[in-house]
Amino acid sequence: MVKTAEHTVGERAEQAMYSFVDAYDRDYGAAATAFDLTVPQVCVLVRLRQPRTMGSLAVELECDASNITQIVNRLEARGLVSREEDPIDRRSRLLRLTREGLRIVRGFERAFTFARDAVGRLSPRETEELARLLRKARGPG
Amino acid sequence: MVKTAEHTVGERAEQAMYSFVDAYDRDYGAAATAFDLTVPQVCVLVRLRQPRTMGSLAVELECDASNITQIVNRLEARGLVSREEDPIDRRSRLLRLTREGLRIVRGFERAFTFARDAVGRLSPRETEELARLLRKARGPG
DNA sequence: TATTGTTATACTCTATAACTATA
DNA sequence: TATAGTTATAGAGTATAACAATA
Repeated sequence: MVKTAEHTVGERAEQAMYSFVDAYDRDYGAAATAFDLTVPQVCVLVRLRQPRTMGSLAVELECDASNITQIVNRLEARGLVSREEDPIDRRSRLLRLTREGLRIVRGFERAFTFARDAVGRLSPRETEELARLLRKARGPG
Repeated sequence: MVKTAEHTVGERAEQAMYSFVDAYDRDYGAAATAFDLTVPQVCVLVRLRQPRTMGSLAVELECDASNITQIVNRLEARGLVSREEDPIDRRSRLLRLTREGLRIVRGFERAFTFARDAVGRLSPRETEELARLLRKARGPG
């Protein structure tokens, strides 16, 4: 590994990754807070742009179904999400954004500017190259 | 913005960022869980490789001091961190990793392989370029 | 009087286990 | 009997406010 003055190239790259991920996550959290939402609540809401069941949310978010129940309870109490019975399988609940829920999701997406800003700081060529390198660095999986 | 078949370059780049950040965060969380630690606990422990006060931790982690108190209480109860009185300012507590705490931090750092693996998937030239683009994309701040 | 840290309180997330109602 | 979802419970993070000890 190529040594620079103090650090290896790999160490400097790892530091750059950490700094980028940290900035991304902070902006995401700040945008959620601006709408009085938690990050898990936003994760649910943005997925509900397409209606889904409790179970599919649990799979996608890789968390327990009882967890989803609690998060959706709070979103429903705030009038952002509705539960419908599925007439085909009456055990199942189909979740939808309410009009207000959609408004909040759109507001969040406007408020979360980090990724757009990042693209804005790069030339089109650099943007393509960053996307390629991120995908290669992330690897399969 | 240049259009491809379905998405703009910017949208594809934003998707690549999201996917990278998500993979980074998951691996970080999984490494913490492997040592029966939460992410906030790890954030405290890794900073304590250099001894610090409660207050400086609160500033660095941008959270309330009472929050730090609770996290440190749990780490101290597990014997991973010690509180010392500062003889100069007796209001202040100097926190240190115990021997066991240091062992856990090292174990975590070995278990958190995502950033190292990412570097391993790139050539040295690509690694340098990724670091440069991440820093430029992140911007000042 | 200001600062460092703690305690008390309340809300949220998360996981496990036990439960209901369907299938 | 198995599946979708809920309820009960407990540990942990987070923020605010009130507090103690010290400066």
